[in-house]
Amino acid sequence: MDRTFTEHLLQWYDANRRDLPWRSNPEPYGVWISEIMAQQTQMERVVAYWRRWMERYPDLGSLAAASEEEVLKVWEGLGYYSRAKNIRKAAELILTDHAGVFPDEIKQIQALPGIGAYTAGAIASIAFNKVAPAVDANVLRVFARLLDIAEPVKAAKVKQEVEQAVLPLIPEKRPGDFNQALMEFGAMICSKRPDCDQCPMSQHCAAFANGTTGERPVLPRKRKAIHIEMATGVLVYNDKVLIQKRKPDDVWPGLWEFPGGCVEKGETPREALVREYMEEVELEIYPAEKITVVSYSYTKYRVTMHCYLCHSANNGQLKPVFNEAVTGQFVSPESLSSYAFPAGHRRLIECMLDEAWFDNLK
DNA sequence: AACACGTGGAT
DNA sequence: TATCCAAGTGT
Repeated sequence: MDRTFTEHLLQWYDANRRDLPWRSNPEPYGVWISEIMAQQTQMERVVAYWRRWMERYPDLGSLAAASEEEVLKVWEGLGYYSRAKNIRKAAELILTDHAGVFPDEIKQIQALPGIGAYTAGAIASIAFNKVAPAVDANVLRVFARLLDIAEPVKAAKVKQEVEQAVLPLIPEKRPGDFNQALMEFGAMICSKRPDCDQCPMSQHCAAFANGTTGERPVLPRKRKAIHIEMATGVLVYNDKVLIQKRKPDDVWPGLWEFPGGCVEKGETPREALVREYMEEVELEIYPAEKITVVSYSYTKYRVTMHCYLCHSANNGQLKPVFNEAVTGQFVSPESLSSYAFPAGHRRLIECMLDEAWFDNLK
């Protein structure tokens, strides 16, 4: 590998780069937001969220002034919600510790919450023109082929090796473009199924020369998915529905949901729901009609969620006690759109919007 | 080092 | 349909 590699790659990039909105003006705040959103997320999905975010929070000040509740709502649907919380925390830290100016030293950048080695290198190179590697999964895959690396690419040792290989290739004039070129090349040409016929870099590629392209990168073996059945209930009372806010240090911390839980062995979903309502909110309910079944997945779980319209078994005032949530409340159907829900519950809400009984609530 | 953390697109 | 996995970080 030598400097001709850099030239070839930048030539390819200049001719093929995607038109991403933050690229027209790579200032630190916008680049930072784009990089956090892009973590474990396909770039095409990021664009709409980024535009909405920048409209809502055009600068650090407006972001630091926002509540966590509000930020989670803007993030709703992107997943990995700690990213949104860390962005807000980091904004506060930049205001207090850096006089409101985004730090340009890589160590200071990486010290901010939610920013690791990759993101720090990406921001430093793209927004501040610093020569710093930004090794993401694309770059690891590309170099596993370029160097024909036979060890698992996720090993810390391989990542260091790749960082060392990348560093001398980064051009002083265009470090940010080079890092983005490497990632974009990995995403578009040197992807999971590489397009070696069209590859402008094959002359530099050891795996191509050795005929091992299909065996690189070496990946860890997969964990198997766990299937679970869940029951969820929409309790209607005085034309309002009960929602609760999930606890921190659990999945979906800070997001809202309808009460419910796992269907245990030997239980029907309806039985599980009655039990869960008693355990979670100390209310005696009965499930009426089945609204829908939502299938979704998160991390290693594949969930089948049975959803019921529920009523109270008692007359008179309902006083839920929130044993498994930070808080909760009865809210009007139309106000559901202002709370952040996990994707599965959001799909349940979408489904209810088509139902007459839901429409008839005041 | 290994696992948790979300979601939806691709195959 | 099932599985992979995408501009990773924190613990």
